[in-house]
Amino acid sequence: MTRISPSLAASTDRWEVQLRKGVLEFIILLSLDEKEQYGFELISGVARRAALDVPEGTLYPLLLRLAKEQLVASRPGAGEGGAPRKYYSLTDSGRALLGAMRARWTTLGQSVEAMLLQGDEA
Amino acid sequence: MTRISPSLAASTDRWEVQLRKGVLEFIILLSLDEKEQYGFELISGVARRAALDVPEGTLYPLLLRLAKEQLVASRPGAGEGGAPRKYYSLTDSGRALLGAMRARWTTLGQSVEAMLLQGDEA
DNA sequence: ATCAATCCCTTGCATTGCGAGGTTTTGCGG
DNA sequence: CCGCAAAACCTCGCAATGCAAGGGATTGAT
Repeated sequence: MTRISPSLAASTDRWEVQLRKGVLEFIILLSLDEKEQYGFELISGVARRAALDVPEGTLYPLLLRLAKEQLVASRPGAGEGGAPRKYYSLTDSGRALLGAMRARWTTLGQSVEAMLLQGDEA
Repeated sequence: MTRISPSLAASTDRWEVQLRKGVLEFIILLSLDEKEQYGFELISGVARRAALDVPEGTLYPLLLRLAKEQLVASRPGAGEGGAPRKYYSLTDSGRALLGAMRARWTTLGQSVEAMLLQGDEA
């Protein structure tokens, strides 16, 4: 294992936090586009599929904001031995926004990819 | 042209701002990895290659922060009819961080890609 | 002398992730 | 009955960062 300096690790962590700010909302909407889900389910699903650890303190405020903007809608459901669940699903606006995000993500991804390849040639 | 609602456009804009927060630092470091550059040069280069409009009020504070963290170093140079330029280049720490970012970006990109494909099947 | 262009910097605001903590409900063991 | 853990949701406050707006210095042209 290459041991990296502590300050470098801190820089990487800080960057990851910032990277999430943009990607998280996208990933949550993508998840909900596949199927209706409740909070805990989203957290475990994203952790498994995107290797992204989303704390509750991040997810719930995000869901509330998305609901306020009417990008997602929630309906109550029964919990399995615990508090009642809230199932979230995309609204039409949410799907429209997701479409715009997909397009933007793709073009940005291609640009970054091009720069990554450029660097490799050096 | 499909006319999209103003609020949807606002949501998209807000999201792009957040997405930049994570990607910008990465893109700037990638640019500097290719060659030493000064501020205006970075702005025009990123606009051309990544279709990303980076305002000066964003770039200069970012460069100063990167310099403070010793991820980049600057040397003065003559300007073409204007204030003297400051050429920025990557330090060893900067290159190390960039390596870590590349790895993280790649895995995250693959996860998102997988989710994008999943959604398309529906 | 005025103007535009080049180039760099600073201030203040808004947004957002997250750690820490709290709440409600159900069920289990003592 | 009581306490406790687990499920599930939420809130508060801090820190990080993009950006619009504005400023300032230098050069050359009108």
